[in-house]
Amino acid sequence: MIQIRPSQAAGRRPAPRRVTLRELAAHAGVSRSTVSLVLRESPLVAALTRARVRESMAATGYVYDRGAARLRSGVSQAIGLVISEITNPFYAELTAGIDAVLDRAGWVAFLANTGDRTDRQERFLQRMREQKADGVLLCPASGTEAARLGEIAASGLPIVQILRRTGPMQGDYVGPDYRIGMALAVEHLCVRGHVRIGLIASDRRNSASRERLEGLTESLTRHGLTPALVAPCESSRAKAAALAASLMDRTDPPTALICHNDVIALGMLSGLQRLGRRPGSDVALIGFDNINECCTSIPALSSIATQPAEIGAAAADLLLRRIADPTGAPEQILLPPRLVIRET
Amino acid sequence: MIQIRPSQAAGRRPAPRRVTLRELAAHAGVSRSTVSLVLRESPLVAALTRARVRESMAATGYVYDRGAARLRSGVSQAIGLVISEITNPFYAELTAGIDAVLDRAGWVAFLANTGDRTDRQERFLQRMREQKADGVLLCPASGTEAARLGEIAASGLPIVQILRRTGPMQGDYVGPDYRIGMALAVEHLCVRGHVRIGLIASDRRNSASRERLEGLTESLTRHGLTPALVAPCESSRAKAAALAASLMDRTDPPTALICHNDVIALGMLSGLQRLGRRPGSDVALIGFDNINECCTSIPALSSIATQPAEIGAAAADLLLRRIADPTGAPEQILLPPRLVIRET
DNA sequence: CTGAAAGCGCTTACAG
DNA sequence: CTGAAAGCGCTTACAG
Repeated sequence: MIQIRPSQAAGRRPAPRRVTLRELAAHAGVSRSTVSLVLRESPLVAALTRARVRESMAATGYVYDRGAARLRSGVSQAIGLVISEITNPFYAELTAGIDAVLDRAGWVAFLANTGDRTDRQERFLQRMREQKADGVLLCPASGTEAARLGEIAASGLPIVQILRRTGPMQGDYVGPDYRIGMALAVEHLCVRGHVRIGLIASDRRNSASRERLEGLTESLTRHGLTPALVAPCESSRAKAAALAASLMDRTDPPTALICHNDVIALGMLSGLQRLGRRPGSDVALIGFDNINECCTSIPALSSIATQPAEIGAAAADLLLRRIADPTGAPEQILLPPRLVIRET
Repeated sequence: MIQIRPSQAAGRRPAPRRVTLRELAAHAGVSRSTVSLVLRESPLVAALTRARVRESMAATGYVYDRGAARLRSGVSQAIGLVISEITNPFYAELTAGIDAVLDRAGWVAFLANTGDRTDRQERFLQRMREQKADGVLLCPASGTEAARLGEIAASGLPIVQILRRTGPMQGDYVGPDYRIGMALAVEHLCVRGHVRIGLIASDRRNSASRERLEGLTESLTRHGLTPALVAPCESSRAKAAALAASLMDRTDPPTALICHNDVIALGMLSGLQRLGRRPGSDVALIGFDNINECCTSIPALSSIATQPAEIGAAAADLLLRRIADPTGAPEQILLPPRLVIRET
């Protein structure tokens, strides 16, 4: 008796019944085990047999069911990717870098855009466990508890943190070396004689914000300076532009501004110009990330390049290695940024 | 005898053995069927029984295996999302809109960034069939053959096309009404007396490019005009900026430019300024998409707003409806753009 | 190299 | 409402 599936019962043009491994084996005149070995590219199968099976696959239009395979073998060939704000071009570049590596390796990623909210992150991680992802690339939302990530990892879902890291920082992690980035910017500004250097910081509490501030402070200390100001700002062009006035109205305004990221820096660039200030001559301005737009803004924005695509690629590589060898020693990979001086 | 799984054999800290539905049933003192009904929120189960099962779920740390459920029920609660270029802020906004709807509905999406290449698209679609996604949101790469998409849909993978559509255009589709967008821009320019109106077009052949050009031509025709020029350009700020010179060097340069998208328009804005032209007074400039950056560029870029987040949300809604009812009549949803006049 | 059997963790009829 | 049995499409030992 033929099972009537829901899609067949309901469909106007019923989807053709799927060819299974059993039917494929019958078509090729071999056993299911043999077909399974061919599918997994085992060298145990005779070349002639392999060829015959491959012909049958093409002839019957067979499609491998990776979910069924996962149920038995435990490997889904899928991972989760959790990022905080995909509309920031930096994250988009990062995602493209990850996607390229996974595509080459034959893997596939579930995407979650958390908007930096822990509740969405938690829901998504739960779904990754239900879908049996083999691992997760996670940019932890601000406020994520290290203990919670520990629980999840202990339950058998490997996590590689990207860009941000929570807790004692001994797990797998890939990100830019924010401290070096800040040191490069401070060095550049100090050489040019700036002593009143301010930071337009993030308004979120996470390691990426913290490490930037610490890096800035340490570098300034080496030059006998302290930050002229630290102003938190939402990561939005409009908010940053609006912030410009209040900064420049001070009695003793900074002569140089380093911004948490380029989105903020570009907003600030625009805001300063609307006030009649010329970034690059009246006030030095340095962004963070070096997104594409830095090249074409007017004036062109100087920025600390963090190479998001490379970070994404390195993180994806690390996660695949970790899945293959869960016992390997955790790695913290910090990619060195470089300073790209343009007109500001 | 206890099965040793690979991860246990290999792991230093072995992942705790997963609680299965059978064990959960034993813990709660009911049958597996009953637990299954509770998991699927069936009303058939007595409230008291349901409560007991839920307590056991919490107590044992049970995690539902959606893949195993899919094998029997056919529903994976996962879809594929194929876009051409995630680093374009427009696609990022679109993705955020899709993600929000899926999150609310309890679904999850596999992401593919094709870079507008059909080979990557094909590989990804094949993986979606292997992973048994319930459907796909697809922005077809330039050059995608309608027949191929037809085959895939016929094999039982519902496809909702977004932003672009191939072939006879009778399948499910959600996108902006490019023609209306162009009409709004042309109307605006003609009222202001422009007669030499040019298009900086995409360099890719797809319906989104074609519909823009057709819309422009039709609108100009209604005003007794023809396009002053149609210049193809790669979707990159730098390429667009570089193109500016050759356009303005003409003997009879256009007085107004409409650009395929904002990335190109912003590059053009920059390129024109570097040449000493003032966008907005020397030459009118209108972008397409209305990405965030339009508000903060100097001068602020006028643009045709296509509301990517809303398109994404509508497309995700449509796909979920199509999965629930594969026999429903196909829908083509065109969202009306509006023109946002700023300084250019 | 190949084949028969068991099992991965669920859902689905079906009988009670 | 509940329980026993079969089955979704694979992989895994194991015997040959």
